[in-house]
Amino acid sequence: MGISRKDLKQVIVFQNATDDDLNQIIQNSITRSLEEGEFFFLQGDPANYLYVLVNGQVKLLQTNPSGQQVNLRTIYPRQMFGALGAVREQADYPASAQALENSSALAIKSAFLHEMMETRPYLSFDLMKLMTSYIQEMQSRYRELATERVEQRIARALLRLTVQSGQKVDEGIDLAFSRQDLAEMSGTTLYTVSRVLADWERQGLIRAGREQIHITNPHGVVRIAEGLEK
Amino acid sequence: MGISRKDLKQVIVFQNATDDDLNQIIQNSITRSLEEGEFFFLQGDPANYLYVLVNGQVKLLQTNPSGQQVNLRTIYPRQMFGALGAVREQADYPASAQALENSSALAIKSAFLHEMMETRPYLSFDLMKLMTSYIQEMQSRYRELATERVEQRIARALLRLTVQSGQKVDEGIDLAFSRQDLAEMSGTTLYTVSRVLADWERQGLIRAGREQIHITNPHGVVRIAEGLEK
DNA sequence: CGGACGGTTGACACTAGTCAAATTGAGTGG
DNA sequence: CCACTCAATTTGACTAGTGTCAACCGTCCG
Repeated sequence: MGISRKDLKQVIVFQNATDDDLNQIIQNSITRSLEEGEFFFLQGDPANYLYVLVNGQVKLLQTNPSGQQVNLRTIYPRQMFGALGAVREQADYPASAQALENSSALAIKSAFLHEMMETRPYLSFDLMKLMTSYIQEMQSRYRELATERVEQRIARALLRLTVQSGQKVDEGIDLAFSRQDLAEMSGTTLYTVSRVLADWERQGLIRAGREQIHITNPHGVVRIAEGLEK
Repeated sequence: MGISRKDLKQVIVFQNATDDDLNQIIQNSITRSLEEGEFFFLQGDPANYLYVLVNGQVKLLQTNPSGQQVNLRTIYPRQMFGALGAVREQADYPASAQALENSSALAIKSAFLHEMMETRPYLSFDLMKLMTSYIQEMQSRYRELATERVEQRIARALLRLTVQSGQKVDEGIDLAFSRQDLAEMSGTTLYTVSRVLADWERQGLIRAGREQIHITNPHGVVRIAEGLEK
């Protein structure tokens, strides 16, 4: 049930931590287990904890005033989320974190990690490395959203999911996401996603089912993502 | 011409640096002065330096394979840019930095700052704070781009520029940006920006000129940015 | 067996992009 | 100081690409 030192060491940000550090972190944490659909935190909540996902799957999303959602990122086990609050004191979460399936995560007190970072350069440095990769990803996605067509962006979303799911690209990839999920990830509507997928299915690139997408021709999807098609 | 310790201390990331640190930084830096239109670095170049703008104005932009540009951020004096490369060794700049006017910047060796950070927690911590604010801004802009209409996004771009330029919102604001700039900042085309501005001018919200926008009714622009209009 | 939920599809509206052509304005050299 | 040049901007015409809405279908699950 609980998380061990060994598990924690697999987390990128903690890879350079000493055993003693890890023990302290564990002592200042609690484990939270949520059912599918529940939220670890909501956009605007005070960011008192940062989380390390132990198992399950979590999506980070932003909601605009009129309720439309945008999917920022999907979190997989051993990844950290809610970390932005650990940096500034008294910050609020800039996004919400919802469990996509039954999930449990280690909740570390932000204030505690904050304190630790003051004396352990490796910690803020590694966390910063993580942040820079986020920035780069967000910048790229921003550019894509600003300059690319929907079809291309959906293809990119699928490929990103493929990479994150860690499956081999060789022969067929299975992904479990709804049209709505895809739409939120690529900044479009579920209707358009549905039409695009139907089209790809006709071309033999994928086989689509209920909350299920099987990519039969990854190379073809890559070509669309790169904008070589059309 | 050169930059003093006192100047450098105004830079957010160096606010907690000791005088000795600042001296070392200056010793490991050179000053680069560019004419309007020239580039401090191009997307894809090896990120050997990070910069602190001394004077002038610089825009960070990303270009997609087909040459379309997206404006990520405008840099003002005492702000840092090109810092993503300082974190990972042997990284490439993920964006280009172009001088919007004659500008000079302090170029600090990435490897040197990298080394410094290993022993000075405050440095990576403060840099991380900066990164988190970038992430939040990019996330918000991403959501806006995904969910809001062009008019709204242009209004937001104007307001962001207003805040960054540090002018009072009270009675009229002057901004010096072309339609093309605005378009790149809000993810649209210069034609659409031109039409929208013409419309706003008819409504008496702004007065527009060549590379010049005067906001006469800031409150009205805010209403549009918030989506209250229409 | 009956919902409920996810998905599909058609009809239609409409935003915003594209392209071409005209216009304006600022700066420059004579 | 004026004509000239070139970039910035405007505007119209046209339309591709997507969003919107509604109706309908299929299937999973209690």
